[in-house]
Amino acid sequence: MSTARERILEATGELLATKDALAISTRAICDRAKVGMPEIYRQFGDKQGLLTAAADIGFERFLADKRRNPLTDDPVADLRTAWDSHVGFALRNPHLYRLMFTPTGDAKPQAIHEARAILLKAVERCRDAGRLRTTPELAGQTILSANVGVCMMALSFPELFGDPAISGSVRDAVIGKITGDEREDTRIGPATVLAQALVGTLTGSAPLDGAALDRLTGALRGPDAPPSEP
Amino acid sequence: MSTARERILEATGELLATKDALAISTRAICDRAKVGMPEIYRQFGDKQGLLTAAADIGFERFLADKRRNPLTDDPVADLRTAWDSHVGFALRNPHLYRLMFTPTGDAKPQAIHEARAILLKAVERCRDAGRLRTTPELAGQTILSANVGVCMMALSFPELFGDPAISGSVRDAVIGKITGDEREDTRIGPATVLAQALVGTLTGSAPLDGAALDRLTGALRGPDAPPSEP
DNA sequence: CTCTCACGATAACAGCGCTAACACTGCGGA
DNA sequence: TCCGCAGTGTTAGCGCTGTTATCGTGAGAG
Repeated sequence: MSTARERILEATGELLATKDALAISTRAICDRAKVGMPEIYRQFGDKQGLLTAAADIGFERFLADKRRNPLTDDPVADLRTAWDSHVGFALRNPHLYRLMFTPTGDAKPQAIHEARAILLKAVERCRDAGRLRTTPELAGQTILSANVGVCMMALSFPELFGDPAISGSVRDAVIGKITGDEREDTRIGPATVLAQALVGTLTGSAPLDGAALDRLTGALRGPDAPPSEP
Repeated sequence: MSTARERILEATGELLATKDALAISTRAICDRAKVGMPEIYRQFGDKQGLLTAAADIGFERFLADKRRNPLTDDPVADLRTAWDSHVGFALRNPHLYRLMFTPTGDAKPQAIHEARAILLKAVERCRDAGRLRTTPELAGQTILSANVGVCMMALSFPELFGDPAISGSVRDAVIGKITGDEREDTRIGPATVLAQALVGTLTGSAPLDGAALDRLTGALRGPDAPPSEP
């Protein structure tokens, strides 16, 4: 038989799968956990404390999800899959996610520091690969803020903001800007690639090469310039 | 003497300035509004209904704030000032903002459609100026999602995410990506401007001009290439 | 005048978070 | 063996909450 604390947390997690945190009564938790009412307060002091503890083990699952993603040799691509895994977790556990990232009152889950640290490590891998344009701290905060925003809007207004394309759009904008790694954009196509190469040359990440420049101007003067938009 | 409904909404707004929506009791509202308890239910049916109505008049103030910003001849710059005004409102009215953008239950404020419409108009001005790289709908959803994310993180974790630089970082990333209008980046400087001009030419928003191309290549071959980063 | 209807006051209900008081268990030390 | 003790279950209760029923008022419409 498991301990009382574990049963309470388990019951809370199960109820969070279907109901909002505030719609869960302590009595319902105790019924499901086969525990007397005072047990909650002996273990967690407070309903708030119980919810914070539940948010913390939610973070653990969240980070376990992220750790399952194998690291490739492209740290920027890893950043993008981490983003998608974040969104997936939020959509799979809406109430738990809200509890984790929009806590009520002043008791914040402790584990967000750990989440921030993991994201920081992923960003530092980009920096070590020479693919970061700001400080890792600012990059991590930027990515996480935008990521949470996409999830919260998708959860709060699914009919208006549930479109997965929004996530991709914000993701590529933020990660692209921070790493300087613009994604292929079908509306612009080869032009973006050329511009990227140009920027790379100018910033010194690639040496200024006269032959390359000739090829560039040749391509510019060449055919099939995309038509202007109406 | 004002009507009962107005007094209730006013009292709710005043209490929202200091306390969270869930920490406000109907009795406290009625006391402050000099109204009997049943009046709330006669007017709004529910506490949820009252909060939704309060969120709606919050949206009205929010949009009035935005309308105060005069339109310049640079629609992209207008987009950025709208972003900053959004963040300012959130920081000035934290509890009201949470009520507006993370509603509990399934009663969503109606006025978010209006907010979306206004943002859509601002984005369409960019499109009409030839400065939009996606559909206005996706652009608006992208900007609003990221904007809300920055605010929610700043409100929920001020010590970790309260830095105003985060807002600027996300803002420039998202708006820059969507409008193709990269901001001056001190790490890259003139190179970005040149690359922008190049992209503009290629996408047809500016005619392909041989003389301009010559000037470009001249500038590229010219002096003061920024040093490579360590 | 009477009828109606919006508003005010009072009291009650069930449910909530939370606490006090007490009984029971198992376990190590004297 | 007995004791103390820490962890756990049981019951009852407090004050507060959202919500509703009931009744009374007073002003305007017919």
